[in-house]
Amino acid sequence: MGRSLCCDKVGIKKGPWTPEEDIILVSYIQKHGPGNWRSVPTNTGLMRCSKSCRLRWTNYLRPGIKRGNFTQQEEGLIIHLQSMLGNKWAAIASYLPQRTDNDIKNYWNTHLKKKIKKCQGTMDNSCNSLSDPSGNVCHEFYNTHNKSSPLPISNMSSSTYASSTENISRLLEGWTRSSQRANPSPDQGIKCQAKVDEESCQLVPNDELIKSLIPYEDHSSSIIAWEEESSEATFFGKQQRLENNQHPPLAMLENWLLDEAPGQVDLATISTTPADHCIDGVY
DNA sequence: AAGATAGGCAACCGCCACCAG
DNA sequence: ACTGGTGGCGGTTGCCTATCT
Repeated sequence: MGRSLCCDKVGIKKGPWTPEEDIILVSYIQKHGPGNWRSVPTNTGLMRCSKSCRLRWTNYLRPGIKRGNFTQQEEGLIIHLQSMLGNKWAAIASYLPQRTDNDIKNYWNTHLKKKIKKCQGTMDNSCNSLSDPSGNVCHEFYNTHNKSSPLPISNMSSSTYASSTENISRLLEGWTRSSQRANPSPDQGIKCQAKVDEESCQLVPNDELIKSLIPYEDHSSSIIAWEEESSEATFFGKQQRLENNQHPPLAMLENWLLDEAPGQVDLATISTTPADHCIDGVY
């Protein structure tokens, strides 16, 4: 079977995106909503393949993306989720809606991996194996860093190009504000709702994991309520809600995970056996 | 000041799963 | 049941910037 070599076509541009290209892409998505990526290069005249357009949107241009330093909480969450899920960056990213899988993956590879390696040397006595055979981090490491020692977070300087995309972000902010006010035409609204939720934002966490993670008895009702609400939510309504941290499952998870409220189960007590976190056959 | 090196990150590649015909 | 198209995901690459010598 032939591979998808869309990016090898003659005339397809590669390399960094220019602000002009970003604006073209944003303008197009503003009009038509994300999705149907194949038609994007054709309709916009962008000399980029559909995959490249989709990646640019999901990893960089889509509203609500937080860039720059990862907080200690985010770091702890990533470490813990990685220990349970492995390198399932998309799954991990679903718990950090403001971060992209690419961002998390990069952060893991460039920062966290090193920290773990470093700590592995110093913690050998207390924690013989920081990583399991697949490279996942042991829970002792997570607990140590999440509870006590603040991991030094390096100052991640924004690149020059990032600064140019801040302009795009401002452009997008204006767009989202106006879009929230605007009453979209029926067909456009439906298209946007259906596409963005699944194809662009990756905002819906894996419920199975939430269920496995959250020891609340009533988590299912919360999730169901959230889903019911979500089914009616338009993209921008949902986006705004996310910007306001109104993401029930995530908020529940964060509250549980990061606040050490009495009566809540410590992460370390959650089973560390891979099978307990197996989701659809993957860990 | 200039070259060498290391680190960070955006973007690409290739594989896989899903779906419509 | 099979096939081709499409999108999603994880791994990797290569460019750019910062730091070092």
